Amino acid sequence: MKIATWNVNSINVRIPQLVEWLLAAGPDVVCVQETKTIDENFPEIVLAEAGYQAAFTGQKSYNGVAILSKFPIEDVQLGFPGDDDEAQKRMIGATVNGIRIVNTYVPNGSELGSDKFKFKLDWLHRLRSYFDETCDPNGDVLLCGDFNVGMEAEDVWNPAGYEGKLHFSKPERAAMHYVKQFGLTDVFRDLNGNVSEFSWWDYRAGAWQKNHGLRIDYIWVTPTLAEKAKSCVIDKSPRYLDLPSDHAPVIAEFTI
DNA sequence: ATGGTAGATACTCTA
Repeated sequence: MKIATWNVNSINVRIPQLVEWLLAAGPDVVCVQETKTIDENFPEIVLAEAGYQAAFTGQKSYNGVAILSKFPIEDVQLGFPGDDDEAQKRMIGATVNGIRIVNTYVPNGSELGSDKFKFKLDWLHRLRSYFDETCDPNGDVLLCGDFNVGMEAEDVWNPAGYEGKLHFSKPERAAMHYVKQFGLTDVFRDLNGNVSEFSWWDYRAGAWQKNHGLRIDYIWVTPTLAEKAKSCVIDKSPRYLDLPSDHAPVIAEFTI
């Protein structure tokens, strides 16, 4: 079973690339972030024609997450329990083939010390609470998405320059580590050692051409699922296309 | 060098 995560930066702009990638890569499940559309405009029919059913929760202009799957999508959770209609649409959970999947678009944080930065840290604590309240660390649980945090030096093209900066600051890494301490392990890092590969390159300043990237898109799993992990790769191929997303998909394969 | 580009919306905000 192949499970992928991809921040597409507008699903309606990216739908041709997304469908082409689904047919080429053949993932069983894809967790999508930054759909940037209301549910009425989600391209559900096009995806169904490509063989994927979808669960999604979006809003106008910003955020929005979805789970696409070849298999039935069960027990869907849209946002955190208790979220009202105004809450930012950044989390969707569902069960596929017995695996509990939580797909997140972690807040960017804007700049250290800002209200948005505090929102990011608070949001990550809510995410950990959600795991504590609803997930079993001894079961097959998968957390993935755009975490907007690089966890280790190898995840950042210029770790010295990023020290104390957004995406790599101590409070962000600590908050994300707290989520990980639920009992999750980074599939990419476990299987590939301390390589330095990235999943996101800023559109600006020629970051892609210079490989000035960050690995901020992750697939984290509980130990029972980690034992079944065969491979985890970052597929850079869509990043070479014209009008790409700024993120590349990450895909993990499990013997399940 | 505090820029650069992309997307959605409506002439700016977010990333």
